[in-house]
Amino acid sequence: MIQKKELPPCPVATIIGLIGNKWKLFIIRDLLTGSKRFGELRKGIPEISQKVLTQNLRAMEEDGIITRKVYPEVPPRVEYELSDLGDTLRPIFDLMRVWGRNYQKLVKE
Amino acid sequence: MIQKKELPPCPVATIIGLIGNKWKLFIIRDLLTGSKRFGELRKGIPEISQKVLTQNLRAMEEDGIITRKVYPEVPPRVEYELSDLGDTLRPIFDLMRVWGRNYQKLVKE
DNA sequence: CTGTATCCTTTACGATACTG
DNA sequence: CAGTATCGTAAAGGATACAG
Repeated sequence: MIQKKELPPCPVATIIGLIGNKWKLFIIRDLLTGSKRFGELRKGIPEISQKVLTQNLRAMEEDGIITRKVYPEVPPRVEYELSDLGDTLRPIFDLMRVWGRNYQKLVKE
Repeated sequence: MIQKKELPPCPVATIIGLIGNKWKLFIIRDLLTGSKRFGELRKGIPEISQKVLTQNLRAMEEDGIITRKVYPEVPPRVEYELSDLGDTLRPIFDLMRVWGRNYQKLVKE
């Protein structure tokens, strides 16, 4: 029992455990267009608080979905970016985007 | 202002609003293999309580993702099923399943 | 069996103050 | 700027009892 985490046997449960909450989904959405600073992420997800954004970024870093790069400047700059692994989520989000557009058309009718 | 719902302009935000929580994702996962009774869904998602399962099923029915069919028998039987719209989520879950399997392989190494 | 209603607990979240 | 720490609130969720 020296595993990093208890992994559910079901692959869908696995991905839900990693990105199955709306904040992480929003964060990934925004990072798919390139690396972002902390403040940029806040702007892109206005409803999220600083604390919750930090929490989710830390968890995603821990899980290997994103990387965090600190530039030792004054004032400090921190860039968040999808890891190679995180970037493999792109096709899923492409499908979600298409689906979302379709749904929007449906309800507008 | 006679819309069914306020729709976020971003398609990804739209789909997150509809299925962006783990319970709904689990429910869809289970319904992708065919219609299920209430009790079957509970068995498939052991961590969910009756109350929360009901809440999410009602919301998903409202959003047109699933259908609910009551058979007037004794004891009563209720079948939940993906709607045509809900079934169009299938490709997304196919990708998620593949991704989850890959992640499982990664962390086992 | 498939719920609803109620109460209670736990968790998520927000607001504020403060720091390197 | 990008956090951390603390505290208070709101929302989510669980347990139980009960009904059609």
